[in-house]
Amino acid sequence: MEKVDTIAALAALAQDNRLDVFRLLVKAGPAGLAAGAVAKALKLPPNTLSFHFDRLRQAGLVTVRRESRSMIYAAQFDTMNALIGFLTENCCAGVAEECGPECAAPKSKKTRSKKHEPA
Amino acid sequence: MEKVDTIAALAALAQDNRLDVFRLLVKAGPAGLAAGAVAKALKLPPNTLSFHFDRLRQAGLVTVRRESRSMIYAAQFDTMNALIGFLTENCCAGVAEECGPECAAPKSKKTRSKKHEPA
DNA sequence: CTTGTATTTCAATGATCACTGAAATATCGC
DNA sequence: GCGATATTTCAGTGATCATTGAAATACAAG
Repeated sequence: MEKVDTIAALAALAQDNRLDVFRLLVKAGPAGLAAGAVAKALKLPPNTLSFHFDRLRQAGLVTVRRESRSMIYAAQFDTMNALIGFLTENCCAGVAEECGPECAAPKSKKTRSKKHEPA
Repeated sequence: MEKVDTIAALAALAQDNRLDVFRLLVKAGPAGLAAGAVAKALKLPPNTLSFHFDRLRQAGLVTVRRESRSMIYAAQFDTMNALIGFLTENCCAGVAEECGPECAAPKSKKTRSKKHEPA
């Protein structure tokens, strides 16, 4: 994941309602949830929710598909993993010893998701 | 880590210059770097940098200490670990099977840093 | 105590943000 | 097509953001 994408994802999640939306979608799993279902669960007006969905989608954190009258939003787990991977690398890069035990010395050898940028 | 702190940390990192600053401090390790050194490395005017340091500090991502004329900023690895822990939980909570291999099935049993909120 | 260095504080500015109400679009059942 | 449901788009508003230049503060050296 490149820096610009990381910033987009961070900004998308750095907002109360959007973080709630994303957490709800994560709990819902790949099947996703209809926009209306999210609106009802979080008590958000549909236009406000639409605005936030758009931000999450632009950050690549969710996908949409139409299902008759409903728009089904689902969390994009790949992006979230890439984000966590980037942060983990930026937390420990070069100073693994000084970092917390979590990212400093993983039980297995592989640091974390290695499917992103070589840097 | 609570939701409000997570949002603060995410917002602090969701900005080009601040992400650069934090990455630089992570690379510098617990010894930290003088504000001037960061300013020179990233070519940022001192007042702008001071503004960003303040945001990072309010988010608990860095600490400051005075060393004669210089202010030494250092990354707060604990907070970063807590953030990654929160995101990991929110990525996988309840749907570990659907998530990426990284956070879905850690080699060891402990999910990640368990020093945060019980939820 | 004055000069110089390191950094912060203050005020102002343009940009982006989150939200709202109203209107538009898409789909379904009749 | 018509009415109802589900969601988005649009225009406007106050709030917050990132940046800048100028002034202030903190410390050290002579």
